[in-house]
Amino acid sequence: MKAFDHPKVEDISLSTVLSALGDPIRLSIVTQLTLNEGEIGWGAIEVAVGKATLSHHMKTLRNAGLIHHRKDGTRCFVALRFDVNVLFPGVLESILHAAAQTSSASAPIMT
Amino acid sequence: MKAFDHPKVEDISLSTVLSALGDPIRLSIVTQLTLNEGEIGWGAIEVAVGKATLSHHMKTLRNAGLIHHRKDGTRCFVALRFDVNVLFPGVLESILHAAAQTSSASAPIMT
DNA sequence: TTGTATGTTCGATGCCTATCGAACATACTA
DNA sequence: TAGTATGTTCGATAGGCATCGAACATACAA
Repeated sequence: MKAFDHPKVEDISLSTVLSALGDPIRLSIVTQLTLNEGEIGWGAIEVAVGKATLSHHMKTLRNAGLIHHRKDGTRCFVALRFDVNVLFPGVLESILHAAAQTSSASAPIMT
Repeated sequence: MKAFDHPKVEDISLSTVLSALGDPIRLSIVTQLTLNEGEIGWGAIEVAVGKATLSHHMKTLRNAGLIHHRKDGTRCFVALRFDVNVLFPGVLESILHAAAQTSSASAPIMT
């Protein structure tokens, strides 16, 4: 039951964060995390890819320092990390706000 | 002679913008544009790639809606587009602010 | 017209990434 | 113990992207 690797705050890079959020699927995942104050289980995440691909995207978000990944039994729970807010003030807030605006007018699944 | 294609404001996508800014070279270019209020000539852009690669990155930034690309004679001038500010308020500002903070110790400052 | 300067495009190369199915590991359950 | 549920990892595939040199296009200058 090895724990997941999470980067330290000082190792979080702006380019990596933006690159991670540049993918529509990952941006959608982070948006869904925002709607939940605390953690969210894997089963509650709506995404149109298989579990192997989802695991890959989770690893990308985790390595970028955007989420915290916790395992409990056979299930996984993820939550937003707010270290990015401290490192890059306003970046995550404005992106999530913009994503909420644009995704509310269009389809939940993006192209 | 032929002008460059620029996307309309309504065609600018958040994912594309973030993906474009996710590349360190392009983020550096946009940062250098911020330091200049108006336009900046190609020759004044400091980047460690060849002109073919630079042209490619410029096209990416242009297609993302981040810059305006103008040709004057044999030379090119680029400037930040502020449509992104209208579409996604705070996104560009916070990113550029964060980039200026983190790159202040490494990246050269324009005169 | 010839040459020069500035970018763009093309072709090729190599790397990275998104995706899936299948196999594996782990933890719970009957 | 055997079975089930939940993710991770592996192998493979396909596509995209960054990079370069070379060829091309355009505009200006001599």
